[in-house]
Amino acid sequence: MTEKPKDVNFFTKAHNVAMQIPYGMVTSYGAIAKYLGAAKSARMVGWAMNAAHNNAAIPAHRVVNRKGLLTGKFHFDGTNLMQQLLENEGVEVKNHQIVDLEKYFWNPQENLDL
DNA sequence: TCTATGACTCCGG
DNA sequence: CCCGGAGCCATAG
Repeated sequence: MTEKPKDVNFFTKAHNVAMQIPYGMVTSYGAIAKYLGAAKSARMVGWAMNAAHNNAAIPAHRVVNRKGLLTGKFHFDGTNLMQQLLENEGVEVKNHQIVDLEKYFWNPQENLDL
């Protein structure tokens, strides 16, 4: 139990948003962080995804940085696993980077009705 | 308690 | 878009 009984709010919300990412769509850490009200804490979203490793219900592979680059691929089991997962969902990925990011981008603030 | 680090983002050049 | 630098905040040691 590495988690503390206090302040799991940020992670919980981050997990909640990540879980709501629709199939074949992707979003950025900053978008999630902004939705959480902590646009400056985009890094924490990444941390939350790290914790999400323990939660298979959280598609962390659908979360990329603002450039559409699969920055988290390194933390996955394999090197290209993350890319394979996205391609499997119909997202065109090239060299660990999403081709038409805007096309697959999913904004939580517009879709989750803040 | 303090220091270092990081799945990021923004800003100026 | 690329490059370098700064800001941010939680976790680990």
